[in-house]
Parts: sequence; C-alpha cells; structure tokens
Amino acid sequence: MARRAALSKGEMEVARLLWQLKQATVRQVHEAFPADRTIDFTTVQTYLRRLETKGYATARLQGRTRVYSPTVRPRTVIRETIDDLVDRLFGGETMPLVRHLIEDRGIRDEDLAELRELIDRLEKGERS
Amino acid sequence: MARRAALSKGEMEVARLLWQLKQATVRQVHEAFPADRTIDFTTVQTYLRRLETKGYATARLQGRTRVYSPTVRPRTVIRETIDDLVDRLFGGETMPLVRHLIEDRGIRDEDLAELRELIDRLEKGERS
DNA sequence: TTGACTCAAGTACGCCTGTACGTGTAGCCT
DNA sequence: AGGCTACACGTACAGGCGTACTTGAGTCAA
Repeated sequence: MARRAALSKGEMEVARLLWQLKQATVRQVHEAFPADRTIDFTTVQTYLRRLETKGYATARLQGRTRVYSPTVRPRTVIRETIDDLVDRLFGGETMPLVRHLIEDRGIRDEDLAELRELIDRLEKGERS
Repeated sequence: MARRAALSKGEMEVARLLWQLKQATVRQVHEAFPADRTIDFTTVQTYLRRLETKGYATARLQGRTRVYSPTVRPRTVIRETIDDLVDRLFGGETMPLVRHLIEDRGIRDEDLAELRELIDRLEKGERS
C-alpha cells in the first residue's frame, strides 16, 4: 500500500481532536482546542485540508460547510508513528523505549498493576 | 534553560551514530552508516553542522579536520523526544503508549521477564 | 437592497529539512 | 613545480510545515 505521508506535529493535534469528535466542521475542531492553545481558525482549516490531501480524512458538504471525518483509525496512525520513532531513536528495538517509559516517566500504582496483568496474559498466550 | 531546537529525523540518525562513536569526523560518521542506507558524504556533513548549531554537538579542529563530539546525552534527547511524542499522540498519558508497545509490537520472552522485575522493583521502591 | 457581518476557500510566506553541488586548498606523485 | 586527488566548507534549492491574511460569497437587519 502506498504509504501515507506521515503526520506532522500540528496535523496530529488536529487529527486527535477529529478522532474524539468523530466528525466535525472546522469550527468545531477549532473550538475543541484547549483554551491555552491559541491557534487561528484558518490554521485549523489548513490542517484539516492537509489531512484530507494526505488521506487521513474525508469531507462531505453539508450546505456550504465541510464536515470532516477521519478515515484512518488512531491505532493505525499510532502504530506507524511509533514504528518510525522506535526505528530512529532505538534502531528498531522496543525494549529501550519501554524501559525509558517505565523508569523515567512516572507510572501510577494502579497502572503498574495493570501492566503486571498484561505481562501475565502475554506470557501465557505467547508460548502456544 | 533555553529549549534546544528538536532534532529532525535525519539529524537524529547522525546523532545516534555520534553517540556510538563518542567522537568522530564526518568521514567516520559517514562510514558508520549501515551499508543499505546510502547517504552522501556532504549530507552527513550538513547534519553534523546542524547538530552543532542546535547545540547537540561541538567540534574541535584536528589539523584541518573537524572532530565532532556530542554535548547532550542520549538519555536527555530521548526524554525530550518521548515527552513530545507522548504529549502529541496521547495528550501526555504514558500508559497508552506502554500498552501499545507491549501489545502491538513483539516483545521477547526474556524481555517480559525483565519487565516483570522492573515492575517489582518499582512497586517496592516507590512507596517509601 | 444595501451595508455590515460571518465564515469557507484559496493564497501567501518564511523557516526547516533532506539532499547535494561547487569551490578552494592541503598533500602527494612525477 | 605543476598537476591530480581528496576532502572541508559554504552555498543551494525544492518541498514540507506552521501559521495566517485575503477574498468572495451567504445571511441578517434596517
């Protein structure tokens, strides 16, 4: 499949909001930005247009207004992004990143518990 | 501290090599590239120059040759990069990324074991 | 129906990035 | 000494990115 062009920082911000909203007009996305993130209406508009050209969203006309919806699931984008990052930062190795995340960024106790379960599940499932 | 400009994909590639080599000339870095990654000598040169301007490396002259060394530790760069990524992709939450890594990318058995130990250690240490 | 207002779409623009070319000079061969 | 080679440095340039201004068209009030 012809690799979609990767999302840039700003495009990603908008994409996340679009995923949350499921579908939205420029205005709605713009309003969905957190209050402390000032960004021009037309900037958001540009991002949405670019998401469309890159194949991450489609728009349908409702009156004279474009209503955008995502065409790629977050999971997919996330996978692609992380793959890329792991390649670039750790030469493709997953563990250093996991280690970094767990050691250097705070993980709450309940998350540790969840993690433990996750590992249990994997250890069982994997060797079959 | 005046936030260093973030490293781009290509700059990161070079930075990683420089970390490995500890210090190196353009040529050495160029040669350190894997065989299947064709890249022009002068491109590497440009990246190293940019690393210098961005404050990630210094160069000292040895004869008429510049010998570059990193000035920022990998750990630091990694932290900054991940922070950024986690913010952009998961709104600052660490766990979704960890989950993604463990579930969607293969983790080897011995790594799972290590992970388990890591968690044990944290659970003990953290609540003190 | 004309002005004032609102908003979508197009256009703009400077900086960054990936990539490399051209030019000049230090050293080596003859 | 005159040329050839190897290489460092500066320069270049097209495309992407972040951000927004401008223009034109629909809408409502007087």
